Amino acid sequence: MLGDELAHRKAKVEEWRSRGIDPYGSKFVRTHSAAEIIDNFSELEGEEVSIAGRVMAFRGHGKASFLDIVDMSGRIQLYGKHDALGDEQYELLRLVDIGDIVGVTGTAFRTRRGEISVAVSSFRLLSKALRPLPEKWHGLRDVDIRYRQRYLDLMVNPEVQRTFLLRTRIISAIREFLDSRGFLEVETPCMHAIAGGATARPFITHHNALDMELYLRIATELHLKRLIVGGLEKVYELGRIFRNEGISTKHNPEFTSIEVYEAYADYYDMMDLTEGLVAYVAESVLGTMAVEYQGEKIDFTPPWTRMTMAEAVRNETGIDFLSLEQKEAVAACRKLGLEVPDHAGCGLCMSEAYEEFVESSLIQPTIVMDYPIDVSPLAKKRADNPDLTYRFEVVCAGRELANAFTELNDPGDQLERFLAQVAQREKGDEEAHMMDDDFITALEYGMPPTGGMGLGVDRLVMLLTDSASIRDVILFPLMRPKE
RNA sequence: GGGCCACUAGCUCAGGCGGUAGAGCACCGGACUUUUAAUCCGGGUGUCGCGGGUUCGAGUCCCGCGUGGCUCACCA
Repeated sequence: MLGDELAHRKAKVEEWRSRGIDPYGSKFVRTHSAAEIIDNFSELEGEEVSIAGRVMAFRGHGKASFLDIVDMSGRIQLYGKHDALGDEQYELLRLVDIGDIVGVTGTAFRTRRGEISVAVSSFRLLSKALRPLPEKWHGLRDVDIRYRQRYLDLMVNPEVQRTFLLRTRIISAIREFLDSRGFLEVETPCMHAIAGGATARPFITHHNALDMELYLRIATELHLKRLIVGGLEKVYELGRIFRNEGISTKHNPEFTSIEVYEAYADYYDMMDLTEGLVAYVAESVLGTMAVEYQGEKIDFTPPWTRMTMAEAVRNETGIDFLSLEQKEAVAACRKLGLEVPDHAGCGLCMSEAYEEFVESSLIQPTIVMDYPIDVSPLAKKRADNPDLTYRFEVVCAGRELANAFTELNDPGDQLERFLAQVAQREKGDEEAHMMDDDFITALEYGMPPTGGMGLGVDRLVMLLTDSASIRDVILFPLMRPKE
C-alpha cells in the first residue's frame, strides 16, 4: 500500500542522512540539457557534461545500472557502473528511486545499442521523492487527479506539456502581432465598483478599509474605452476575466480574454484584424493555418466567410425575421419551438433562432454580422436599420470565438441603452448591465469613432491544440475541493 | 439544476447470475557490468468513493450522499 511505500522512502531519506548527505540538495550547475546533448552529440561525444533531472526509469544490472532522467527539454539515459564510480558512489546510485531528482556529471557516449547516454562519473541527489510516480506507459488518465494535481499530469503526460507550451507561444504570438502594429498593452483594474462590459453575473468581494462591495471584472471593455477617450488610440489588454456562471467544457469561472480597441476604425477593420491575428498566431505557432479540431478540418486562412445574422438565420430556417412585424416574429419563433416573451422584438427573435439553429452548425471560422440592438447594448446602431448594430461575432467549431463592434460613442444613446438594461435588471435579469454614470461622463468628453474586439484566448488555445475541454488548456482549472 | 455514466492496489485496468478480491507496471527480497516496456527467481501490498438497506452471504442488488466525466438547460 502507499503507506508502506512512503515509509520505505522516508527510511531512505534517513539512510542518505546517515551517510552525511542531505537528500534535498542545493544548486547544481548544468552545462547542457538532455536535448542539447542528443542534438549536438557529434561535437559532445567523449566530452564531460553536467545535467540534472527527474529519474523516470531505473534498470539495474548488478554492477551496472541504467537510469532515464527527464528535464524540460526531454529524456536522456544515464549509465552508471561500479568500476567508474567506486563502492560508495555506486551503492548510493542504487539507493536512488524513480521520481528522485539527481544532478550528474559524466561523459557523453553512445551505447552498444546506439542510444546516446551519459556515463556517470559523479552524481548528487538533489531531491528525494517520497511518493511513487504514476504508471510509466499508461501515464495518468484519471482527469480528476490530472486537474487537481497538474504537476503529476505534466510529469508523466508529454502531450500535456506540449499543450501548455503551445499556450505560452500563442500568447506570445498575440502580443507580437499587436505590438508590431502599434497597439499599446495596458492593465486596467480587476476589481470594479460597477461590473460592466458584458452580460454576466459577477463575483462579489469586499474591501475592508473602504467598507464597500467590489466586483471582479466580467470584461475589460469599459476601461479600455475610457483610455480611447483619453487619447491612447490603439490599446489592448490580455488578462483574466471572472464570471460567476456555470462550469462546462467551454466555460471556466476565470478565463483569459484579449480585448483590442482602435480609434478611427470600425467593425470592418476589426474583421480584418481578427482574421489577421488568428491567422498569424496559427501560422507562427503551428506553421499552418489549417488545423484539425476533434476530427474536423478547420482552415483559418483569411478571408473568412462573412454573412449577416439575418442571412444565416434565413438560410437555416427559411424565415426572414427582419421583414416580419413584431407579432409575426414572436409567432414564428414559437412555431420553431422557442420560448420568447410577448414583447420580444424582431431582433431578439432572430438572435434566439440564430443561437438555437445556426451557431452550432458553423464549423469553419465565420463572421456573423449585424447583431440586433436588443442584445448589443454597447455597439453602435446601424444607420440604415436602427434595430441592428455594427457588431459581429466570429464563430468556429460551433462556438463563439470573438465578439466585436463599431463602438457606441454617442453618450445619449449609451445612456438610453443603460437605462433599458437597468429596466431589464429590475425585472430580475441578474445579467443585465448596471448603470455606469462614470462611463457616460467619459463619453460626454467625446470618444472618437472606434472599433473594438474581444477574443476568448482559452478557446483559441483549445482550437489550436485540439483540446476538447477548456480544462485541458488551463493549468489549474477550478475544482470543487475534495471532501 | 435535469439525465446518463464512472469511482476496485501507488498507476492503468479486469472482476458472468450475489459465494473467501485479480493482472500488468510500480513496490519489496534475491541474481545479473551495454540495458531500454531489461531479464530471471520469490512476494499481493486492498476501508472495492462514503453511509445505510436487502440477504445466511454484497465489489456485484436497492436507497441516499460525495467527486468527476459526458450531455441538456442556463450562460457569451
